[in-house]
Amino acid sequence: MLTFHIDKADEKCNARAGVINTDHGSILTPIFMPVGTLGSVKGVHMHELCDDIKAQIILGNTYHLYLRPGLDVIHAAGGLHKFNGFNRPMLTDSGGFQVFSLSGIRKIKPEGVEFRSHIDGSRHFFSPEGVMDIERTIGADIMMAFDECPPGTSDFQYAKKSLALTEQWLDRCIRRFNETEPLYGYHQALFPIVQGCTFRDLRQKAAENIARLGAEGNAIGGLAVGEPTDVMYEMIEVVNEILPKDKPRYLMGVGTPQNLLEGIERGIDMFDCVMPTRNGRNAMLFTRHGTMNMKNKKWEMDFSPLDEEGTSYVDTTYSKAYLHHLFKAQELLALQIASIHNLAFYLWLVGEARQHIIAGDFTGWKAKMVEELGRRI
RNA sequence: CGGAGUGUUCUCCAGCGGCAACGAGAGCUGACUGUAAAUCAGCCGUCAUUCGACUUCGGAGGUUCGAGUCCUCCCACUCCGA
Repeated sequence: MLTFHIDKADEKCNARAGVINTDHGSILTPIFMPVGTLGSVKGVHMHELCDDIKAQIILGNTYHLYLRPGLDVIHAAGGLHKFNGFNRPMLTDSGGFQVFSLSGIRKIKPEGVEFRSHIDGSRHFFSPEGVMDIERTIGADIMMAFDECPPGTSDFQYAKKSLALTEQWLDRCIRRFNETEPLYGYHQALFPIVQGCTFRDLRQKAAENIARLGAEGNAIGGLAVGEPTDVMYEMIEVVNEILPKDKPRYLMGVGTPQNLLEGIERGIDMFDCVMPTRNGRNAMLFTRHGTMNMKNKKWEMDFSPLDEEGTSYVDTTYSKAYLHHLFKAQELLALQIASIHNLAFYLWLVGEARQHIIAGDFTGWKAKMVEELGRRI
């Protein structure tokens, strides 16, 4: 069983501090989940991920792992935990986001989605049933339903049609999920995903349908995909009004540090995003006082620590000038340092949020933080 | 001393009568939200927000409506031969 316990609910807003229990251990919420698409958080060793960054749960991706290394390898390894050596909880995305991000090389049909592999162009068909089977084989503690993630700019007509499809697929996911057993002896949960683009009534209807299912956790998808940020916040509010309060809520693919705090305030418990790792590899560092572009010339002679207040060993071991140099010289270490710093920062941020919820002063702290976080250093 | 060749905007390199001058690199800046991303985009002689104006291709002359491109001389470097 996956269980969720709320330690403390904020009195002024919908934020809550809780614990998710899985067979691979507990997760303190609110939590940020580093993305490890191919079973690896890019550029980060497991000991850094666990001991320094203190990641409590990471993601893998169904579509990518299915293409490479392939299910036979993962099955032979005994599941993804055994394969990559991460002994804590994991979550797999279903490939629903690839329906969005690979829009040029896929075709959506009622039965499922036909993908052209981005690696070799070969054809692959993803059905809700097939995705459940793949996620069973990968063996993550939390499996995501297969959905369509439409662009944030979709019109009502398309959004409605897309939602109907996602809901049909959800029924099929649940059926298959219930017909199958975990392959490796520990429990797997299935999280359904609320879609509905930027339309309140669609989101409401979707959330109501999902609330009735009594899933072990629920997700909100289809946000931060091109719609304005305030619309995203509005949709989170609409949906969280309806989703069960006693189950974890996962906002998929979001986001910036400010997004996390705004989401937490609105009752989100789980986040994932490629931003800390991808932007880190592109030389962007997140700090509690704003973002820095480490490729900028202004760091050339700045020998102060990367982040005086950072929690990672990289923050005090390396200087800004040194990281700037590593980026300019295209040293691999630059990508690693930036990824570690950013992930440690994200985990620190949600940890702080949790502490402030428990202390009862979340809203004031959050307002100050959001202002600081938006700066550019 | 004789012969052959080369000198282009930070670097390398293209250019063979219409050129502010191809391409690459470097440099500067920006973007990135369930990872087709160690990626992508813009700028990169000076001035102007735009039209555009101005100054450039080792140096000095010349031919031409027009010269980085053709001619003459000079300078520098490279290679070959004594």
